[in-house]
Amino acid sequence: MAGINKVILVGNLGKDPEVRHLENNVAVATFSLATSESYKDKNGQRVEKTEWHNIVMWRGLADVAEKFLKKGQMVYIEGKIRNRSYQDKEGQTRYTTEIVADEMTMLGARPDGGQGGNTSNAGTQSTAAQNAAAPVGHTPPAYEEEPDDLPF
Amino acid sequence: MAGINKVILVGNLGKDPEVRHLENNVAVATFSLATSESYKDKNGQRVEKTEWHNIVMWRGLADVAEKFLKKGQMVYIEGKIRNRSYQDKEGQTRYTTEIVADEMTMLGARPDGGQGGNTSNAGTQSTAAQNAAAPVGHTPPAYEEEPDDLPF
Amino acid sequence: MAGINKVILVGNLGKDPEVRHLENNVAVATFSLATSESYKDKNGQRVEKTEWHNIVMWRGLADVAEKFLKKGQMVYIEGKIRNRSYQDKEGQTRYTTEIVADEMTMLGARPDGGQGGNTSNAGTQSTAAQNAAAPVGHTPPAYEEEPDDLPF
Amino acid sequence: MAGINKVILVGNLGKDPEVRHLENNVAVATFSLATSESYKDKNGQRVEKTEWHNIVMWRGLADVAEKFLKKGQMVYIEGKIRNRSYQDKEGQTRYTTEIVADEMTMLGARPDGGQGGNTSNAGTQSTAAQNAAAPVGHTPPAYEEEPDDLPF
DNA sequence: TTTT
DNA sequence: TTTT
Repeated sequence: MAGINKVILVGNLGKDPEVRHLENNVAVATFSLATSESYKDKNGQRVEKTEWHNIVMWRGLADVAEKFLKKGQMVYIEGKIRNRSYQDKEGQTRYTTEIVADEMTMLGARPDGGQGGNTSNAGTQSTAAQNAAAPVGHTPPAYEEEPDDLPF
Repeated sequence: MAGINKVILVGNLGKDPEVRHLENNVAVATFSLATSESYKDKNGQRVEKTEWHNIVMWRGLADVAEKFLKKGQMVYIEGKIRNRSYQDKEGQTRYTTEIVADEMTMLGARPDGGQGGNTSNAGTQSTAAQNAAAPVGHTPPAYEEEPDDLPF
Repeated sequence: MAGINKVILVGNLGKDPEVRHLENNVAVATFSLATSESYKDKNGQRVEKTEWHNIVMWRGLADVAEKFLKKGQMVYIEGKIRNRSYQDKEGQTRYTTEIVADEMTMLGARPDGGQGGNTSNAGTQSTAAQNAAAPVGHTPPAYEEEPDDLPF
Repeated sequence: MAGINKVILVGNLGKDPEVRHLENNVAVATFSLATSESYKDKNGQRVEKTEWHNIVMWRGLADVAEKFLKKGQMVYIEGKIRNRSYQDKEGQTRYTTEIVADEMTMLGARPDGGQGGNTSNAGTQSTAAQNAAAPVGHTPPAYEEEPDDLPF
C-alpha cells in the first residue's frame, strides 16, 4: 500500500529563495533549481539540456534556505514529487509539480558573486550552511552508544 | 555544467501501459503510477495520500512494459523528471511533468490478474519480467574477469 | 565538507531480526538482507547473483523491525554505509560494513510461511507495518496548512 | 527474484585513482572516497565523521577516472554495494566491501592545485569531465524524436 | 587519504 | 486510475 516517492537532485538555484511565513508562523521557501545534463545529439553535436524544478522547503529547512541559499548556489536536494492543482486568475484549473524537499546539503558554492561576495568559498561547501543544516533532516544515530559486538 | 536529476519510485500501475510505435519504429510506453503514503493528521487520524506519476518508457523498456506490466502491478522505477509544454486543443500552452524511466524492476506481483490468480507468483518478483528486463538498464560488470587483488 | 552517503535497497530478510536492548534502553535490530540480480554471463547463461547486506536499525525502527519483520519479508530500506572495525576473539582487527537504516517500508510480504501464516497477505504490503512504520522516518509535511498560492 | 542495490555518494577522492589494465585490456580504476557529515554530539559539540568508501570503476568509467579524477576532487557516484572475500598473504580469508560505480559526475572541482590553480573552474563542474563522461552511463533518450501527443 |  |  505504501510506496516510495523519492527525488534526488544536484543543481543550481536560478534565483534567491522566496520565503513566506504563514499565519501559524510556519516558514515556506520556494525556488527553482536547474539540473543540466549534456549529451551528444545524433549529429554528434554536444547539447546541454536543463531541467528546472520547483522546490518547496518547509519549517527548519525553509529557515536554512532563507539564511544560506542564494542564486547560483549548488545544492544536493532530497525530497518527493508532489502534484497540485489550483485555480489561476481566470478561474482555470492549473496543474503544477513541485519537489517538496526533506534534506538539503550545500555543495561547491558558486554564490553568483555579489558585491564583495564570499568568493573564497567558491568550489567548497559552506560551513555556515552545515552548521545551520545540522538540525534539519535526519538526526544522526548516536554512534557513541553503539555496542561493538553486533552479530556481524 | 552537469547536475543530477534522479527519481526513485515504488508504486502500482493505475492501468495497463499504452504503447505506441513511432514512425522510426521506436516504442514508447506510458502509464500512470500511484505511490501511496499513509500518515497521521493532526487529529491522529490515519490518512492515505496518493501521488500519481506519469511514467514514460522508451525502446527496450517500452517493450518490456508492453509484455509484462499490467494494471495493479507493483514496480520499482528509476528515472528522471522531465517537464514539457504542449498546445492543447484550444491552442493553450499546457505544462506537464513526466518521469522518463531508465530502469524498472517488477516487485511483489499482484497482476490484477485472472480468475484463480497467479498465487505461486505472489510476493515474489516475476521471473519472466526479470528475463525480459535483463537487456535494459545497466549491463552488469563482468564479474568473472575481476582480479582478486584490487588495492583494497 | 559534508557529503552524501545514501543507500537504497530492496530485498528480502535472510532471517528474523535479532533485537537487543542496550543498558540505556535503546533498541538495536540487526539482520541480513539479500538483494538479488540476474543477468546473462558471456555464454548467455542466466546467472543469479545475490548480495547480502548487514542491516542495523535503531530505536523506533528497531521496534518496528522486532514487531513486523520476518525472514523472507521484502523490504525497501534507505540508509547509509558505515564501516567499523572491531577485535575478534583472537584479538585480530576485523572490518565490517553495515547499512544503518533510517527508513524502511515493507513491500510485497512473503513472510516465509510459518504455521497458519498470513498468506492472504502475500504479495501485498502489511497494513500493520504501515501503522507501525508511521512514527519512524520523516514526519510528512503538514499538507493541510499549505497555501495554494505558492509562486509557481 | 531481483532486488535493488543502489548507492549514491557525494564526496572527495582521498588520492588519485589507481588504474590497471587487465590482460583482456579491460580498465579498472580504484580509489577511496570520503563522505563527511557533521553533527552535534550529546554535549552540543560539533563533530565531523568521515566514512571512507572503496570505489571501483570499470572500462569507460575507469578511463574517465584516469583522465579526469584527482585527489581532492568532489564527485557524485552512483553504483552498487559489492562484498568480496579474498585470501590475504597469510592465507586468511578477508572480507571487503566495495562500491562498483556505474555513473559518475564531477562536481565543484577543486583539483588539488596544479600550477597557478584552476580557479576559473572553481565552483563549477568540469567541462572536460562532462565531455569525457558523456559516453559512460545511460544514453539519454533521443528527445528529438519524442512525439508531443503522449496521452498525458 | 579527502573536504570545510 | 493503483494498492492496503
